[in-house]
Amino acid sequence: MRILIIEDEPKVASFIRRALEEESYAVDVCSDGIQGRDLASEIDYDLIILDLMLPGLPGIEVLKAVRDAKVATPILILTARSKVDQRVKGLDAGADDYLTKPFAIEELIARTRALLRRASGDSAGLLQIDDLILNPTNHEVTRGGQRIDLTSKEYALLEYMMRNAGRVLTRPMIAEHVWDLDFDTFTNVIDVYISYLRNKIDRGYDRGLIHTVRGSGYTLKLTDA
Amino acid sequence: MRILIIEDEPKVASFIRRALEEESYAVDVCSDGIQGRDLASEIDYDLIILDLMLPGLPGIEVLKAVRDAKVATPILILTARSKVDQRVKGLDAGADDYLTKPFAIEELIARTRALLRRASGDSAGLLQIDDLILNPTNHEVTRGGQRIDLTSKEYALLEYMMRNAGRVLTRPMIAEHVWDLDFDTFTNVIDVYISYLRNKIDRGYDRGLIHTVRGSGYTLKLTDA
DNA sequence: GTCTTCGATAATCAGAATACGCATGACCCC
DNA sequence: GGGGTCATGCGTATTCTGATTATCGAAGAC
Repeated sequence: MRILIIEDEPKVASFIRRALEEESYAVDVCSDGIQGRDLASEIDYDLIILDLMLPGLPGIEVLKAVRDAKVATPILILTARSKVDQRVKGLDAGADDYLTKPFAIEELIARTRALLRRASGDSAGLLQIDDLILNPTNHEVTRGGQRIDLTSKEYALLEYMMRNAGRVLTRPMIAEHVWDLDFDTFTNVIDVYISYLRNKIDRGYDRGLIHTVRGSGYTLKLTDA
Repeated sequence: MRILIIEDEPKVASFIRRALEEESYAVDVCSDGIQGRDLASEIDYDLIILDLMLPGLPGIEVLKAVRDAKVATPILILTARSKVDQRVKGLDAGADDYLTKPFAIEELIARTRALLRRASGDSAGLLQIDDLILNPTNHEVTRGGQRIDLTSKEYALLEYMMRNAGRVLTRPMIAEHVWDLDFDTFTNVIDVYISYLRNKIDRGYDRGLIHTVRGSGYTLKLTDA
């Protein structure tokens, strides 16, 4: 799986790169639009992540050029939160999904997975622990067949925990993955969200799945009544 | 396991500190080069994390001074992404690894573990002595397959002892590595925690693993019933 | 060479102090 | 109004303290 990142802010680019590399994707980065357009046309990437704010050639032009060249590779665009119209234009011009800055890295990884999966016509990839099932493609969560509604933060948190089930996840780890790039608050948001999740997922079941590891963090697993 | 962070940005320093503390490491922070150099020479740390951009004394000089003082402690340097030459100089001057800012905190933790592991000559993830097994990724401890619950101090103490199994660990050594800088010496906390550990780990087994070395300290090993 | 004594060191225990996690409700912003 | 965030206070697990009891080992007595 090979991914191209077209992004001029080095900070953001390297952050994304590292995250994707940890997921075992091969990653290329380029920082200007013209080079990006050329790379995208020459090399058969599985996914392109494109920042719309670019020097050289505007991202939207890169997008059009790539689609004009009949490249069908899925494209995920990054936009500033405010630029709604840009986003719309992007989707119109052939982008497959978008993400507004600042975004949680986990969110980006999730969407990356979804796009790659969609592209390869596959649809499996369910996450399951005990009778708790999470479907990343449609963000559906069930326990014992019962549907559970989660807000998007709750969902992101749960997906992260399920992908790392059994490991002890420290608060900084969770913050880094589920909250924003520049998360550095010393509040108890994470505790609060764990509590929300417990209410929705573990309440009423004799065997809880979310466990506190006092002094360290949290972990998701079976056993340990 | 005791780690020194030499970093002048309070935000970064405290973020790293928290993350490492949640991993049960004892952490000291200092914010200028000169003090850092002195601490590094005086105290026997297991790892030093050194920012190359420092007030007082440039990080690279700290590094050289520490190595000149024949301190073999692994050193992880932090550099700005752009400063490639700085990085190279750092490795030349005796650093063991580097990380470019900004970095994912997990990355830092992973490298920390890797360095500590490398230093202790071990290579797997699990620590094992006789039928006592400690798994650092999920903080799980078992003896003879039986799970053992430990508090985080107990865990930290045991991990330190297992990483130094066979060696006689003096009380000051244990205090330095498992407790923090401002350790109020000459209480018997350590004895107390050894006692707690014995209750949880050795009680009921004919062959105890924790041994007292009268007049010196404690050691963890097989044999010598 | 063995036994006893005695000071020094270590182990244990119970209670005090502290830190931690959690629930709850206020706040804010879209 | 709903989702997301933050602050407060409470109950409790954990950590620490200090006193008490147990153990060790060297030195002297027999």
